[in-house]
Amino acid sequence: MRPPNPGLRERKKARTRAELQRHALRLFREQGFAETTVDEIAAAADVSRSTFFRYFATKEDVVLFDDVDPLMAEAFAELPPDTPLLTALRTGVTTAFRRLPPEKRELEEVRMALVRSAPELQAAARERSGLTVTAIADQVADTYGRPHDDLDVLLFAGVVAGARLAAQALADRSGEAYIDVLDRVMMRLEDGLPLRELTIGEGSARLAAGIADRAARSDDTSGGASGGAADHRPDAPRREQHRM
Amino acid sequence: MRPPNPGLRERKKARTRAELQRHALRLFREQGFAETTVDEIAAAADVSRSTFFRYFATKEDVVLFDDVDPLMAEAFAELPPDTPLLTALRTGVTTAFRRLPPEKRELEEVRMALVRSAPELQAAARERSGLTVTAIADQVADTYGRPHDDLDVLLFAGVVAGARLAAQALADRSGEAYIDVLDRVMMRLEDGLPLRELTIGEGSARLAAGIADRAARSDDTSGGASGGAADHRPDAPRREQHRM
DNA sequence: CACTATTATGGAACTGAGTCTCATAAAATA
DNA sequence: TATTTTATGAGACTCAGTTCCATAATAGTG
Repeated sequence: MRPPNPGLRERKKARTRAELQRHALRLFREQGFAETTVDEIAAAADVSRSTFFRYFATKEDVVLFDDVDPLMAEAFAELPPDTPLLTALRTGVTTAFRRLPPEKRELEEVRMALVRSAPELQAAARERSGLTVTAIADQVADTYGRPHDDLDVLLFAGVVAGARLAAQALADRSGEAYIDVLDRVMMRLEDGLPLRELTIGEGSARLAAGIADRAARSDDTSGGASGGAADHRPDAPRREQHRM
Repeated sequence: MRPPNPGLRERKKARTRAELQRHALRLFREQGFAETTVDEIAAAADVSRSTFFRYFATKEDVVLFDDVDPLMAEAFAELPPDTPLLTALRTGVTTAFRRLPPEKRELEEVRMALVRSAPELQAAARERSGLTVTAIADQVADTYGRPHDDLDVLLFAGVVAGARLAAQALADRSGEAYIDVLDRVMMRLEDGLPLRELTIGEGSARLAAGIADRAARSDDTSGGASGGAADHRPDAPRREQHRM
């Protein structure tokens, strides 16, 4: 970007930032994300709390950075023009990832494991992922001259985002590296939608029951406003424990 | 559920809960979610702060309840056994929604508009939605006797979740009711993946540039702790303003 | 080198969400 | 009416995040 003139000041800042990140990552892994306070991180890096927040807007931000996307643009530009969009998105990501220098790649794995371990991080990651539905959709729409509220474009973007979510979940469950899983998932997607042949069939009752079940567990169900009767249980609420 | 014995105590609790919800929703709409404090809500409902947190674990929880899912299970069970899964999921939701009593339906619209307006709420809603990727996947896997880490199952779930995200984004942009948009989006999905014919073609350069651009602005996954040079800008950070 | 303008830093005070504990008041039960 | 159960209010506490200000370090200039 602007490599000339590192300058003492700049070097110092880079060092401070790196130190903060290093200690934060270490502490998070040692004690967990929620269990580590910003003060601890600042103390470990030997700066003040204020300084921490000057470098990172939130505690989550220390973990959320991205070395992959810039490389992706590059990988993208190298593909032949007749590459289908879906294929391009797949190879773009994986190629970019494979081109990461080994240390960064390793760090990336650590980072992703950490994100998976803390729900606050997962949420934050989703939220600021540059490749959420609207971001993908806007890019595609702009590129192909379609309106920003084009159903196909939005759905395409949604499906891609969904595939990423699926890959994350699968990586989590199978223990494989995310990047490999993502590759497989996207390849599968290029073949078309999975499970199209399934009908509710026998499963109907079980599915219905299962859904009702999970629905009951997940939220409240009150009617809320006016006179609604509801289920109340003062003293029950207390936020569900976050699994580590 | 357990309708017998409303009892004075129970009635009081239901009333308190409803009052809290009513005032919270009102205040959120009047001044915005972030701009309303829990103290204000408690004061408006004429209870203590402590009491608020006895009824709702978080500020978000006041808004996040769901009247639709229970009805969905019902709608589901009525479908013929040869209904494709995707179709079932679509009609299940829309039928359930249409069966809501009018006041609840209206409330549901208000609620959804509110959720769309505050990113904290969006995040919380996604997080506790009983129908996230893993929830859908588990249900499908259990029903059809597939392993919980089956790629097709996870991808299917991801695509469904993605379609919902797309519907939300589209509803947001077009101003239409979410439920109608969702119906259209799911129908489109039943026809197969959209935009499969698109290739990067001419767009290659523009797409690549656009991605690099957006990547620079946001991020997701990545590495860069140790020695990584990064961009530093003490005094720049300050959390990005939440658009209302 | 000295002087001045920038800019990073630390400190302190503040807000707001969420937790915890304890004493009290109100409803249920007998 | 007496006793037990349970909802409530009050206060103190933790932690993230913000704002302001005084100070120290660096950059730039004559």
